[in-house]
Parts: sequence; C-alpha cells; structure tokens
Amino acid sequence: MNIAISNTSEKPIYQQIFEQISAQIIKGEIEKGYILPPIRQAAKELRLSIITIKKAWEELERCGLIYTVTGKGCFVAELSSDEIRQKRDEMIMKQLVEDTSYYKSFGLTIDEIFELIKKVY
Amino acid sequence: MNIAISNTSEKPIYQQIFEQISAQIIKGEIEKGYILPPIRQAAKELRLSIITIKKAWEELERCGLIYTVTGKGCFVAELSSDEIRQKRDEMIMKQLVEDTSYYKSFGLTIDEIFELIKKVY
Amino acid sequence: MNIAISNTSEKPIYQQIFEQISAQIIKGEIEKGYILPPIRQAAKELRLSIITIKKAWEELERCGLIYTVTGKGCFVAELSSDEIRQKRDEMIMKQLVEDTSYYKSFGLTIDEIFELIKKVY
Amino acid sequence: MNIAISNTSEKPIYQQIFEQISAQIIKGEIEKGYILPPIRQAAKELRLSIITIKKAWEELERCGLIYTVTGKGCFVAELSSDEIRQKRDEMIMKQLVEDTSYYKSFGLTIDEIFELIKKVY
DNA sequence: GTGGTCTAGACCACG
DNA sequence: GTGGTCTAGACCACC
Repeated sequence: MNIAISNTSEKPIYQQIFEQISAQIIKGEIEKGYILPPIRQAAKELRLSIITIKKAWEELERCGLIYTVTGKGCFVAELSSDEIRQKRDEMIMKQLVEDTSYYKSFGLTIDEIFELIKKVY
Repeated sequence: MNIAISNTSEKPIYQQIFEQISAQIIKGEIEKGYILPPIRQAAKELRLSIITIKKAWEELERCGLIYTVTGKGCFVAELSSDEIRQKRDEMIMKQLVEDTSYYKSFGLTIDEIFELIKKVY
Repeated sequence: MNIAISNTSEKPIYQQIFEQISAQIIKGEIEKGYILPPIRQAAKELRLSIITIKKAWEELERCGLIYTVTGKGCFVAELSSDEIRQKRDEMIMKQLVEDTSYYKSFGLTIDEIFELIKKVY
Repeated sequence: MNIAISNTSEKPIYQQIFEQISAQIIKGEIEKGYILPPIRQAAKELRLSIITIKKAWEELERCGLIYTVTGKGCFVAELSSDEIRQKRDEMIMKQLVEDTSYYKSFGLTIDEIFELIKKVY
C-alpha cells in the first residue's frame, strides 16, 4: 500500500487511489491473492474517509482486479498474464482514444504529437 | 460557431465550449478580428444559460484568444502564427503531462505509447 | 483634438475622452474660449457613436471646464489660473484619496508607496 | 471574515470582497492554512448570492492566495513571506501603473504627486 | 457536510 | 444593440 494523494489535483481522491492500485496490480507489484488492507485501516493510514476508500475498492472490483469475500476481505484477482495484459490495454486504450482525439482537435499531426511527448517524457 | 455539446460527458459544458472554440481559433478556422456571436444569442442557439456561455468566453479571454469590448462584443485576438503556435503547445502540454504520467504509471515505455497512438490515429 | 482611444481598456470610452480633454484644458493646451468640434464631427473623426461623445462633453460641462451655447457650440470655459488649479486639485484629489486608501489596505507605509511609484514613473 | 460591502460603489461586489480578503491574507491577518467559510455560509452572512461569493473566491484562487479542495473547503495558501511580498507588489503595481498615468496626464511631476499623497496619508 | 455546475430570469452601464 | 453583474433557486460529485 504505497499511495500518494494530492489534495490540490483536480482528480477525485478515490480515482487517484484506484489508478495507483490498479497500476500496481497490473505491473505485478501486488501479488495475486494478496489481501488488501481492510477499508477502515486503509482510511486511517491515508487519513481519508472510509467512503473514499470504499469507492476506490468498488472501482477496482468493477474492473475485475479485486474481488470481495464478505467477512474476509478484498483479494487481488488471480489473472493470467494474458488477462492482465488485456485489462491493461483496455484501461489504457480508453484513455488514449480520448487523449488523441483532443490532440487531433488542434490539428496536430502524429509526428508533432510524438515530438511533444518526447519533450515531456 | 459550430459547437457540439455532450450532456453525458464528464466535462463541464463551459469547458467543452472553451475547448472547441479555442481549437477552432488555433487552427485558424475562425479568422482574426472576427466577432463571436453575442453571448445571449449563443446561449439561445445552444439552449444554454447565459452564464454558461459567459464562463466559456471568460476562459478564452484569460488565455488571450479573444478580447471583449463592453457594449460591442467579443473579438478573436489578432495573434501572430508564432503566438498561436505557442498557445497551442501550452494548452496541449498541460494535458500531455497528465496523460503521459498516467501511461507511465502502468509501466509503458515511450515506444509502447507511440505504438498505441499509431493504432488509434 | 488629439485623443487616443483604447478599446481594450476597462475604462469606458467616454471617460477616456473626458480625462484627456480635461487634462488638456487644465494644462492650458487648449486655449480659453476655443470652440470644441461639433459632436457629429468629433464622432466621425474618432469613429465613435454620437452618444459617446455627448456623454464626454456632458462630463466636461458638469465639471465647469466647458459650457454649451445652444446652436453655437461648446466653448472652453474662461477660468483664472487659480480656478484652474483648484479644479485640477479637486479632480486629482478625488482619485488620490481612493488610490491611497487602496494602497494602505495592503499595509504599505508611505515610503514603500513612494518606492513603488518611483519604479513606475 | 470581516467584510464591508458597499452597494453604491462602482466596484462590483465580488471585486470588493476579493480585494478585502486578499489584503487580509497579504497582511497576514488570516493565517496560512485557515479554512475560509463555506461559500454558502459566506453568502448567507453577507446576504449575497452564492455565485457572487464564488466569483470572489475564484479570483483569489487565480492569484494563488487560496486553493480549494472539492468537498472539503477553501484554504489560505501557505506562501513564504517573499512570495507574499511579491504578490502584494504585483497587485499594487497593476493599480499603480494606471493611477500614475492619470496623474501624469495632468502634468504633475513625481514630487508634486508625493506632496499630495503625504497630505492625504 | 463541502464545492462545481447550471438555469432562467433581472437590472445596469455602455455604445 | 452589447456585455457586466447579480439573484435565488437547483442538482450533482465528492468527502
């Protein structure tokens, strides 16, 4: 559980948590079958409301990255590397389609986009 | 004035308008010195509140893309192509920084990002 | 009639005209008894609405700097240098009181104000 | 929160509020990290519309004097005394440029301006 | 609870 | 005619 929260960001906190944990799962930094900390404990550690944590957990479950066993806790889903890769591409693509359409709306060519990304990277 | 509003989008309406008009100005689709439609007329055409339009116009003015003359209307700023280019890169960079940090969080290399963008483009 | 108008300024146009002409009268750049150009002509020269010019002339008359003779035109008032000086101080003081109270509201000492004015001057 | 509103002033209400609060922050009368009253409460207290308060808060945020955390409130920014001083001079300079150009238009020298300010102070 | 957005009116100064 | 400001409600997402 290594999460960095920014209060000033425009992104809602629950989404920041969701993105970071999902990235960690997909990168294999959290092993399959691992039990996520109980909501109450996570809330305490991150000094956030339980509601906020719950919302992040729900998002993760909706994506199939974790599953809840009532009374026992939330487990990281045991996915094959193919499934993982598929989920990763799904999540990234969803974002990518939106992003590129934004860049294209300014009349940028694909090469100009690459140029700018290189600068940022 | 060719604006498409999505009520289901997460983006606030005023920002959708801002983005579309700013893109049109930057692409040169709206010529310099052109008078934007009066806010009341725009509000009526798009079936929006005056304040929503006003907010979009204010953003445009803050970016230096238009200037308003009270009692006369809102004019597209007369910028050099260099200034336009600079403003364009500014706006895109702001978005790009956020986007790439998202991709990076999944462990994507810059080449993998290029690969994906090519597919989408 | 040497007037510079800024459309982008926040100051209303009629006030810009008023300020510039009154300053010219007070500095003696316009001689006493001089006939101001007819409203219609001034409006044409400055490419402004007649209403705008009329409003500026009215302000000048309210300040006693010009007087209107119906059918003949607007004349620069024939004031003694004492009267001129008094009017000048009146106009400046009115502005000054407001300005200094603004600076004071930020907790500036009089010396700090002088320092800043020197920079600007 | 000690705000005095003048309905007769030419200044828009939201700007009066902005100026008073920004002055208080800059003078250190409101401590860093302090939470501004919720916009709805402030609106009620001052008997103003929520939007009017919101506009004032937005100006403060644009100047970097406060930052808002959605769902939590608006906090006074934690700036170093240098940053504060810089912001103060910025705001005053902006006003000062306009003011001095007005005085200069009447042919006043810098010393005459000092003389008058001393009188008023 | 908080702020973010939006509506459908209104009055005013300016041109 | 224009934009500038303001009101008194409303619904939403987030915490």
